[in-house]
Amino acid sequence: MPSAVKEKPLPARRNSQYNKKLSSILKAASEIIARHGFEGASIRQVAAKAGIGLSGIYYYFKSKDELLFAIQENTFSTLAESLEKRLEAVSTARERLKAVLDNHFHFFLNNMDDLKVCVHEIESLSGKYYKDILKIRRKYFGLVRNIVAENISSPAEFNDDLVSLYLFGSLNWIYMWYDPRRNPDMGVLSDQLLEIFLHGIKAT
Amino acid sequence: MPSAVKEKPLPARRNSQYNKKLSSILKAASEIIARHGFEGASIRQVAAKAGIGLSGIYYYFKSKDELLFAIQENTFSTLAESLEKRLEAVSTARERLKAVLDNHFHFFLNNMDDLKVCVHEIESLSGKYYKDILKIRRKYFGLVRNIVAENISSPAEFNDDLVSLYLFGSLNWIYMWYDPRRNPDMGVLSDQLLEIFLHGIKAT
DNA sequence: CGATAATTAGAACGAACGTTCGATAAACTT
DNA sequence: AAGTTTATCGAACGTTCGTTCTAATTATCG
Repeated sequence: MPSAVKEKPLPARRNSQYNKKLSSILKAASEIIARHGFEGASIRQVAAKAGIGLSGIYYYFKSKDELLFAIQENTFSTLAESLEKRLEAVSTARERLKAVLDNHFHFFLNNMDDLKVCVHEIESLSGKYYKDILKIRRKYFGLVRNIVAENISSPAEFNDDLVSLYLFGSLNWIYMWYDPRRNPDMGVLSDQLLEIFLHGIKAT
Repeated sequence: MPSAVKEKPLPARRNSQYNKKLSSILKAASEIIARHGFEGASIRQVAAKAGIGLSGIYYYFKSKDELLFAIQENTFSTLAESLEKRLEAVSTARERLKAVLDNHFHFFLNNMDDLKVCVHEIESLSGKYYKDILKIRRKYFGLVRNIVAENISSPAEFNDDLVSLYLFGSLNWIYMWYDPRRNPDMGVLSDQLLEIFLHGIKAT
C-alpha cells in the first residue's frame, strides 16, 4: 500500500502580498545582478535592496540559481508574448520584421536590467534551469528566424539562421551603449536597423 | 635631503622562461575566465591550469584585477595592430570595411577565449584599469567608425556612430553561437555580413 | 478568542575566496 | 665556491559567500 502522504494543498497564493514581495525581490535581483554580474551579486545585497532579511529570500526562492532562472523565465516569456501580440496586427513580411525590432527595442527600454541579465547571464545557469531557458530561447529564435526568412530575397546567398544571429547580435548589444539621454528614441533606432538589414547603408 | 632610496633596477626580463610562464598564465586565465566568468573564476583554478602554485600567480601579477587587465590590454592591442596591418594593403572604402570584418572574424577564430573575455568582462574592470582599457577601445572604435562612415551613402539617414554600434553588436555576439564544426568558414561569414551591411538581405 | 498556517528575523555553518608571508630552491653573477 | 637575485611553494589570515535551522512574529479563519 502506498503511503498515504497527506497532499499539501498549494497555499492560496492569490494573496497579493506574497506576489508583491516576490516581484520586488525579482526586481531587486535584476538590478543587483545587472550591475555586478551573477557571480558577483550576493543574496545579501538583493535582500537589502528588496527590504527583507537574508533568510527571507529563501522563503520565496530555494536557491540563488532558482532566482536567476525565475528572472530569465519571467523576462523571456513576457518578451515572446509581447511579440506575438504585435504580430497579430500586421501582415506583410516587412511589417513583421519591423514588429520584431520594435518589440525588442521597446521592451529593452522598459526592462533594461532584466534584458541585460538575460543576455549576459545565460551561461550562469546549469542543468535543468539551463535546459528550460534554452527551450524558451529556441522557440523565440525560431519565431524570429521565420520572419527573417520571409524577408530574404536570395536564400541561396543568405541563410536565415546566420542572418538572424547577426540581427540578434545587434539587438543584444544595445545594453552596452544605449543611453536614453544621448541617443535617439528607440523608434528611430528600430527604423534604422530595419533599413540596414533590408537594404544596407549603401542603398539610396 | 631626499632619502636616497635605492632604485630597484628592473630585472632583466629578457629571460625567456619568465615570459613563457607569464604567457601560459594569461592563456590559462583566459580559458578559466571565459568558462566561468571573471567573478566565478578563481585564482586557484588558473594556477592549476597554468601548472603553478597558487601564490606563484602573485609573482607575475599583483592582483586578480591586474590579471584581467593584462588579458584585455594584450588582446585588444593585438587586435588593433592586426587591423592596421590589414588596412595598409587596401584602398577602397569597401575593401577597408571588409578588412575590419575579416580581421575581427579571423582574430576571433584564433583567440576565442581572449575575445570572449574582452567582450564579456569589460565591466569587471574598475578604476584605472577600466579607464585604460576604455581608452584603447575608444581608439579602435574610432578607427572602425571612420571606415563605416566612408561606406555610408546617405549620412542624413545613417549616423556612423550608431551603424558602428550595430556592427559591433553582430561581431561581438558570434562567440555566443559560432561553432567551427557546424558553421561556415569565417571567410564566408565575413562576406555575408559585409554584404548585409552594405546592401541588405533584400538586395538582388 | 484560539488555533493553524504564512512570513520574517537572527545566528550560525562549512566552504571557498583573494591575498600575504616566510622559507626554500633554482639560476645567475662575480 | 660564495653571494645575490629570481622563482616557487605551502601554510595561513581574515572575509565573504550560499545556505540552513530554529525561534519568533504576523496574518487567516473557524
